[in-house]
Amino acid sequence: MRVTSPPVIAETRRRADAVRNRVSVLTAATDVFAEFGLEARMEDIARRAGVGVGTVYRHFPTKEALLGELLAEKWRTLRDTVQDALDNEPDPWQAFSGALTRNAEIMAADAAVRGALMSDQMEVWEHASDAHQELMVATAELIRRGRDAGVLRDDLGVDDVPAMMCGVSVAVDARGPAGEALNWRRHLELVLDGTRRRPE
Amino acid sequence: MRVTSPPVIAETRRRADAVRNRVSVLTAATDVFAEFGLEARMEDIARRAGVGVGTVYRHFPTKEALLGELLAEKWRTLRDTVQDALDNEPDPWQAFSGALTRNAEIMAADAAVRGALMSDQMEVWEHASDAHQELMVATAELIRRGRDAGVLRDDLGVDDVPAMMCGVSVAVDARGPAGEALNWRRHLELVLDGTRRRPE
Amino acid sequence: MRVTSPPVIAETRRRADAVRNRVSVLTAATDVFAEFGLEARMEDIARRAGVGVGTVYRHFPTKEALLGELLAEKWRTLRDTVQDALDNEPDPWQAFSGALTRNAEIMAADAAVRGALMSDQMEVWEHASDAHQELMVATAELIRRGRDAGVLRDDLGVDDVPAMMCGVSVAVDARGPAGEALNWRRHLELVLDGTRRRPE
Amino acid sequence: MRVTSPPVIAETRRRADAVRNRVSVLTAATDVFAEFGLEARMEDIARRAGVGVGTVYRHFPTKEALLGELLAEKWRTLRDTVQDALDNEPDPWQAFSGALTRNAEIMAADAAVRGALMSDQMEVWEHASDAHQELMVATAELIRRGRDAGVLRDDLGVDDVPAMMCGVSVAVDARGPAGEALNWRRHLELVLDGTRRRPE
DNA sequence: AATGAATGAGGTTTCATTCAT
DNA sequence: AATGAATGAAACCTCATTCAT
Repeated sequence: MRVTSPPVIAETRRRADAVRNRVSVLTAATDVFAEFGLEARMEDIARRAGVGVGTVYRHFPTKEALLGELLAEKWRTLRDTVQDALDNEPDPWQAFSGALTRNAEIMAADAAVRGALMSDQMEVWEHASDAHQELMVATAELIRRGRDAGVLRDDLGVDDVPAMMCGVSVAVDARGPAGEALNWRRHLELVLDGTRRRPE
Repeated sequence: MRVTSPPVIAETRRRADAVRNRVSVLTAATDVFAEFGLEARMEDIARRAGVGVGTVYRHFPTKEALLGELLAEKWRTLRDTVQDALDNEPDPWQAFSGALTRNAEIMAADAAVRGALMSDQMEVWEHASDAHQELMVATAELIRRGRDAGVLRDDLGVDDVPAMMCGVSVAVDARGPAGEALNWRRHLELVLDGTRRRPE
Repeated sequence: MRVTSPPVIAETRRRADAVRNRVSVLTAATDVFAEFGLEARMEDIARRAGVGVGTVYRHFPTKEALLGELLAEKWRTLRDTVQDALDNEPDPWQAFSGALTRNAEIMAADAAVRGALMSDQMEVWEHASDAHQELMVATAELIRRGRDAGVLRDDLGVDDVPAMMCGVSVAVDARGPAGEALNWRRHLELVLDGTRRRPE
Repeated sequence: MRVTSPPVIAETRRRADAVRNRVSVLTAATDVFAEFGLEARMEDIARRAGVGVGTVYRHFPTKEALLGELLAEKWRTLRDTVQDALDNEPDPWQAFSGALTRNAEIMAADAAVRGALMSDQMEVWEHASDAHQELMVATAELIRRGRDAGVLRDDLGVDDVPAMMCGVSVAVDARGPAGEALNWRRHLELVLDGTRRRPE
């Protein structure tokens, strides 16, 4: 009995390293994708994470899976924002517009995920759809409250939100003819304004 | 000798052929990009146009240049739509929302250009910025009329429009977790609603 | 009319180069596979042929296709041997044993093809089965003559030949414990002896 | 202290475990190589054996060594067959042809070893040549008896056997153009027939 | 002794672009 | 001007082997 115990400890130790590496890879991927776009090479990600390519592939079987995990994590973060608004912001308009603005900021800060969203997706989505579902559920509740309180259009639905967020996201990346950035905050304001219930 | 053919006629022929080829390539490029996305191969475009790759490169020095020309053509088309609204639609709101809707439809129908818009752009823009400038000028006038008539927000500016259009464009391509399309028309409605001047 | 003639000449010229390259690649492939076995790298083949990898891939879409073509060519050569025996060797036993011996020599000299035969084949065969069929047809005739003349066993069939030739082929490559070659000629003799009609 | 466990018992345990593991690995390797061919991954073998890769490498320093051991085991089995014939089969032709047939069946059933035989061998042989030597000795005796009894060709030697067996082995793996198997039993018959002493 | 995470050299294939004809 | 064969730098991914735990 005593004889077989060591493995357990070893397992735990090992896992710790592996987990640390997994996180390194994820972090590195975020950075590298942000810097070079989606065509960033897996090897660059590995180098940035300080591991070999093989390690990246041990954790994520394909580039898509890696992107998918990035996306899933992001959805969870966005969901947390929404949940936080639901839990702590009594004013329904503040809750809605505040959460969306906060989430837009999060997206604005993460080029990797914005890219993943546009990519030839399907493969990516497979890894992220559950997390997305949770985000949608929380968002639905946010909208319900706003509508009940009469601050959001009666016809506003959860399905309107992805398009809004996509729109904002793309505005972050898009550039005008002279290479100038579009003003995504301003765009968000306009869009949010469109969701408001109009008197009369 | 008969062998060296009559220069003048040949020249003319060539010229005419060259022009025809340029058009073929542009058309083919639109189709092929629409079908396969931006990763479509130059050779596929050439084949569809019924010419060799070399010919494509004679007309457009790089893939980006080709994309840029596609974009420029598109801007001209959008500009025409706007101009038409300015010329023929007396109602300012109708003119504004109608032109934007029509242009969104045009973008929705052209995957190649939507792709070009997102791509690692700068290279592409160089070939299209003049045309874009004209589009912006016409659009500015459209907005001015709307604001003067009190149907558009006082703070609405031309610079708001690219983000709006980008947002709608991306909504056309984006897919949800199950691969379902986003409803870009609905999204456009919301966005347009946000541009309206509110009583009060 | 005169105007459009140059292309034809150009076409022919080009083709000549391309054909030359195709042959270079095939020759190089034979050599390199013989030297390094089937795991030889496509790039090595390209280098030996004096072309870029891309050129190899232009002529043969996959490694398997290249191997398949090598195999097909070999079948044609073997078929020619058999046909030659049918045409010129009046003695039926001489024709049969001579053709098989000659073909064994041909196989013995071509490690690439021996390898292809063993490889996880199916992909390779697709490119070579027609040529193989022709070889089998010619061989069947050779056997018919031998049986009619009473020099070959009555129950000998074409289907016996592939196994015989495979056996001889592998004997060429196989090595004993000390790395010594097996004596494939001797093996062939034994096998041929087994095909003879026994008196009584 | 109790913490450092009783050396003797533990040692014994370990020894026993190690032996069991060695056997597991060998069995697993046979199965996995049979199923996936020589390109089977070491990790797959480990998994099938229910151990980590490291353990496989503790017992066999390289993939070749593992293959070599498989080969050695096989030679021992084949030697046993031959010995059994020598011990129990009085009829010399029966002894010879029976033993070879039985051994062919054994080879036919073991894709792993057939593969090892063809592989870029030398490395593999190093681990198996002693066992092979024993097989050859027993086979030599078998042949001597057959020749003495006048049922085998006078010029038949032990060195003829490896080629025969290789030939049969490869016939098991080879496939025709349509993917059909070759008839190795039939091939063996022919070959055996070639070893018979011909009257006159 | 055992584990399995990590390594990283390669392997095949693609494709924008060039250039000889 | 047109052609399309040739180029070759990457890209993604695999897997035998090592080594920290």
